[in-house]
Amino acid sequence: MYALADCNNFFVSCERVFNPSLNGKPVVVLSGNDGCVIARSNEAKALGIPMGCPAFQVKNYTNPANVIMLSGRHIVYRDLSNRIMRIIGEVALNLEVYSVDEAFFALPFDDNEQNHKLLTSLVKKIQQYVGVPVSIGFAPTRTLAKIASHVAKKDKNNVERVKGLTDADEINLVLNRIKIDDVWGIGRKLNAKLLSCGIDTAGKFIMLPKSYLQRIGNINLVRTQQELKGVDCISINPVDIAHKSIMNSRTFGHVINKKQEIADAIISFAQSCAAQLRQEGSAALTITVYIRGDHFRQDLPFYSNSCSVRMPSHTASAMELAKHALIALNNIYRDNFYYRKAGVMVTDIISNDQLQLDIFNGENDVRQAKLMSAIDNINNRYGKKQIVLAPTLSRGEWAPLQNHFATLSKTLHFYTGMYPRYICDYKPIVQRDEDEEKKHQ
DNA sequence: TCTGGGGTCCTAGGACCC
DNA sequence: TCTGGGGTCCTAGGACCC
Repeated sequence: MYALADCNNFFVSCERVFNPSLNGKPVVVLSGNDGCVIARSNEAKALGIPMGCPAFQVKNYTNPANVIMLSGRHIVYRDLSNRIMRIIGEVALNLEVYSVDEAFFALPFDDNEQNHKLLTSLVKKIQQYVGVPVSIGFAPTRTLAKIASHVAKKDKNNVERVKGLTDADEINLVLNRIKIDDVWGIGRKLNAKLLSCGIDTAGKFIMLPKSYLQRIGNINLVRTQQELKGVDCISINPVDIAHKSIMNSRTFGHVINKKQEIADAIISFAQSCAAQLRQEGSAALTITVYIRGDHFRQDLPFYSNSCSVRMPSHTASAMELAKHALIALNNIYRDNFYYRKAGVMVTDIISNDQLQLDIFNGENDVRQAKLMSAIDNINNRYGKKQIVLAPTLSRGEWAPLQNHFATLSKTLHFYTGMYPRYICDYKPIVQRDEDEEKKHQ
């Protein structure tokens, strides 16, 4: 039996932990650059504001003063997520953290009533200790557990926010009510294909012959159907498995046509990729840089390109990555265009214990590694970004807009104080504290 | 005026091998 | 008129997820 715990309106719920006055109000959290809506409170959903709605269109749904828009603070959300996952981990047999706000796990009892009881207390505990509402579904497969949690979340009469789908008749009943695009694994394109054939519910979908599924989709679609029929065949990679690619990219606050500005952004992205590689104890061989114009600006010529560079050896050095990123940028940068977004991706990643020194360049690799390790030590001890590559020293022209930060540092004390001691050995929440920042400067 | 960021997996087709 | 058979590896693009 699999369970899926899913946080309700996660980013908004996190903001409410720090600011209870947001409760009961329509609240949305915005993407980077304050671009579009990536989380909505129930009140915001009720206004009809869709997921992904551009921030400037929110006013089309209501009087703008009625909706509270917040810039996302993902470090804070990640910290709350860690606390929640840890609480789940106390009862879960095999915790699979699937995303920042979701986790699958196996249940300990053969008896479903016992499992139901356990999950009900888990929901309460997370609410009490972290303050984020969670819904939990459980069923024989992960795909069905997803549906069960969906049902738990939508059913306003279900105050426990736990739903088990364990009985075959009930599963069929529910599948006939579930819209096909609410099924995990059915996205926009497959939804359109299925709808055009009159397949609008999960119940109709499970009747389709395998040959048809293989024609319109791939093996994953066949697996999704199997899972809905109760056959367990989709697995999740453990979170601690090494990344195959690491990406860092941003939409700029405005269009940019100076090469140096773009280069500064690229160096910053490469530096972040390098830091993440080192944190994971790995190194990359290939670096890809992409730049693109603003596809919403009809008045400007559009240009978009990318370039991959294979480096002489695997590296996690910020300087090496930045150097090769700039080579890639030089290959694709064109004058007379305006750019709105850029990014750096590293691939061909291996862990340090598989690392082989480049036979021609080994000495340099060793020196780079030592230097980076020293920088990491200093930054860990004295605070992030104490030592950075010079071009990233100041906030670049390219930096995204973030005009909707909540200023809530005063609530921090209250927040940490409400934890039982055993949760409190977490590092303190990272908060934007403007007074502190000024002191630092 | 204003439209995000970060991942994974699968498949088809081309290049290349014998 | 007619032009083998079988394999691997790589890459780009497309689908999906949050």
